[in-house]
Amino acid sequence: MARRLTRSFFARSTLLVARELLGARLVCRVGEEYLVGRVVDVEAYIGESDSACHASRGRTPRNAVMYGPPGHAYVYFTYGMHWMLNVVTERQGVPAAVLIRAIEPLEGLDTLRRRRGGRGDRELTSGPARLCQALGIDRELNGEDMVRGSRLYFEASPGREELPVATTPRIGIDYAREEDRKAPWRFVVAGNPHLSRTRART
DNA sequence: GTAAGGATGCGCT
DNA sequence: GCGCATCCTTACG
Repeated sequence: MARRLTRSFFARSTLLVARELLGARLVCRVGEEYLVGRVVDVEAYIGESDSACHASRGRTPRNAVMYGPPGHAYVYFTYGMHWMLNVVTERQGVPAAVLIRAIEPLEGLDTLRRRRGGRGDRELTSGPARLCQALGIDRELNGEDMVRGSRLYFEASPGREELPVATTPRIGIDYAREEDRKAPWRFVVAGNPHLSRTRART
């Protein structure tokens, strides 16, 4: 039985949590079925001083989960059609989270393919909205405790230390301040074929 | 009450 | 590479 990631894992620096989430197994249980993928692409969003973070304009009903205890899922809706999955980091009261941008499918491929309309295996979960669609994640899981809960959680994976990690600026945050747009707070497993698409940015 | 815009994906060119 | 879909959240009146 794989080791679950603990509360203390998430209650640390968001950059450290983001980097160390690479390689972990993301598990989503749907009834008897387990949908599993390896985390290969994440981004850190850190506090009210980060102009790209949803908490940059203070606490609202939408971002309230980020102000709560670490290890909970922050799931939000955007662009009129897309859900995004984050996991809350830092100590309670510090609004920060890691956005899960892409996973490499490991288990439950049939279900993932069905949910994604029969697309190719590299398009099942290679994007923050794609993986939510494939795993069936929506507002129902907002606030879910990913440390104690049984529907959505992370498992440690051996060999993480050997993964080739690359950093880049975060994606899709053109509205943020220049220093925040430039911050290398996206972490990816270099060369992995299941990374999310990186769009041009300045 | 209402308007503006978004941590994206997809289809078409 | 570009434009649009689509609706929730927020800010403001």
